[in-house]
Amino acid sequence: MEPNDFSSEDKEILNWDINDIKLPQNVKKTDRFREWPDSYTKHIYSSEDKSAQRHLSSWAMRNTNNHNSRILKKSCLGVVVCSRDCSAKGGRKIHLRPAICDKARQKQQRKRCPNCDAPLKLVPCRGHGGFPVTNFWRHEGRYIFFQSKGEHDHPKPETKSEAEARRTVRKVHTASSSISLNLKRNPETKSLPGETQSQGSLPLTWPFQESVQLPSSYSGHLMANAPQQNSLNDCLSFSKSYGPGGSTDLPDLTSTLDPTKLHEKRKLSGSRLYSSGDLLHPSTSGVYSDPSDLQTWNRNAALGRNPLNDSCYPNYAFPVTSWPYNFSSSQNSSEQFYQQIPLEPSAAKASCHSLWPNPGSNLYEDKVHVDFNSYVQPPAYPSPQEDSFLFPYPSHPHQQYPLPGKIGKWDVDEDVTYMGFDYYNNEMLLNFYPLR
DNA sequence: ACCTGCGGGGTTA
DNA sequence: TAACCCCGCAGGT
Repeated sequence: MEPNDFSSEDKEILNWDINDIKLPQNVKKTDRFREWPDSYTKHIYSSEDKSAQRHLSSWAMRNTNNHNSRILKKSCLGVVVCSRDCSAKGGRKIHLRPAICDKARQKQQRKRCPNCDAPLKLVPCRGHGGFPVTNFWRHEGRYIFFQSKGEHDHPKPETKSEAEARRTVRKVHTASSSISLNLKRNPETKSLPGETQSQGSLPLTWPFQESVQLPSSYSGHLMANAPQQNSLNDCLSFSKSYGPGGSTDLPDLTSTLDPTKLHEKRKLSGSRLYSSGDLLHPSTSGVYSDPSDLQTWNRNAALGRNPLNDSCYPNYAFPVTSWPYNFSSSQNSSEQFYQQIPLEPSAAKASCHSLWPNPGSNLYEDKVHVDFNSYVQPPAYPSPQEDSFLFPYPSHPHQQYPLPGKIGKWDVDEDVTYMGFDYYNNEMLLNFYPLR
C-alpha cells in the first residue's frame, strides 16, 4: 500500500511516536505479539495481550532507567557465545541467553562453553548507533505501544523460556542426581566435604540421561509417558503441542499480572511526556566497533543458518524420518530436514528445540487474535525460533544471516515464521546443557 | 536464584 | 540537557 493511500486516521496510527503526548486510540487492528522485534519498528498491542503486558521479548532485554516512569525502556544485552567460536556436532553454534540480572550475568560468564569448555563471551548489542538496541513500552488506554530502536547486530540468543527451562531442568537434575547418589551410597553416608555436583563436569551426553531421570512430579505434566520410557515415545510426545496451528504469541507464562498496574502510575501526568531521550535520535544503522565481532558476524553471515537444523532433536536416536504435517513448501528443506534427522545419537548433540510442528493441536485457541486468520500462514519450515543457543551452519535457502544495515532481518517475516509454542512443553524441549 | 520495574545517581558530550 | 550507564531495592515467580 502506498503512503498516499492511507487516510489521516491511518496516518495517525502509523506515525505515532512513543514520546507523543497522545497516542492513537482509534486503532482498528492490534498487532500480533512480536517475539523478535527488530529494526526500527512500532507495534500496537492490545492491553489484553499477556506477552505485551509483560513487555516480553525473546531478545535478552534489560530494564534501562530513562527517568520516565510512563515509558518503560529496555536495552538489549546481546548474546553469550563461546569465546572459541566452537561448533557442536552438526555445526551448531553456542548462542546462550544473557542473564538479565547483572550478578547472574557475571556468574554466567564465568561458566564454560558446554560444548568445548572454553570461556564464554558476551557479545554486546551495538545495533543502535553503537549502543544496544532499545525497546520502549507504553501503556495507553486499551493499547500497549511498542517501539524499537536499532537493529540487532548479533545472533539471537535462546529464548527466555528455553533459558528458564534449562535452569529448571538443571535444578531438577541436581536434585535428582543428588538423591540418586545418596541412594547408591550407604544411605547414612554424608557427602564428602567439597564434593559438589558440578554442572560443568557433566558430560555433554547427559541431557538424555537427565530427561529420563526427571522426577515424576516434574515431568508428569510434560510427558505422556513415564519418564523412564525413553527415546521414541518421549521424543514424539515432545512434539505434540507444536505446530503451525498455534498462535503467534509468546507463551502465557502466567496470568497474574495486573495490566492496570502501569496505568496507575501513569495516570498521574496528563501533559506531554518528557523526553525519553534517544527516541529523538536519528536512526542509525548497526555499527561494529569491535572488529572481532564483525569478523564473527561475517563468518556467520557467510555461513548462513538453517532453522530446520536448529530444531530440537534430543541427544538420542530419533527415529522420525518424516512428518505428517504437509508443509506448504514441500520442496523446501523442511522435507529434507525430517528425512535427515540423524538416527545415531552422536549426531544429535544439539539444542532441543521448542517448535516441532504440530499437525493437530492448538493450545492457544483462547488467545488467538481476532484477525488471526489474516496473519497466519503455513510456515515454510517448522522452527521459527531458529536461533536457539546452538546454531547451525549449513545454509538454508530461505534464510541467511544478513549483515546489519541490510533490509534483511534475523528472521524471515514474522508473519510467516511465527508459530506458537507452549511453555511447559518448551521446558521439555530445552537446551539441557547445564549452564548458568 | 533470578526476573522485572523503579528510581537514585554518576559520567560524558 | 540528553544520552548513556551502574547500582540497589522491592516484589514477584
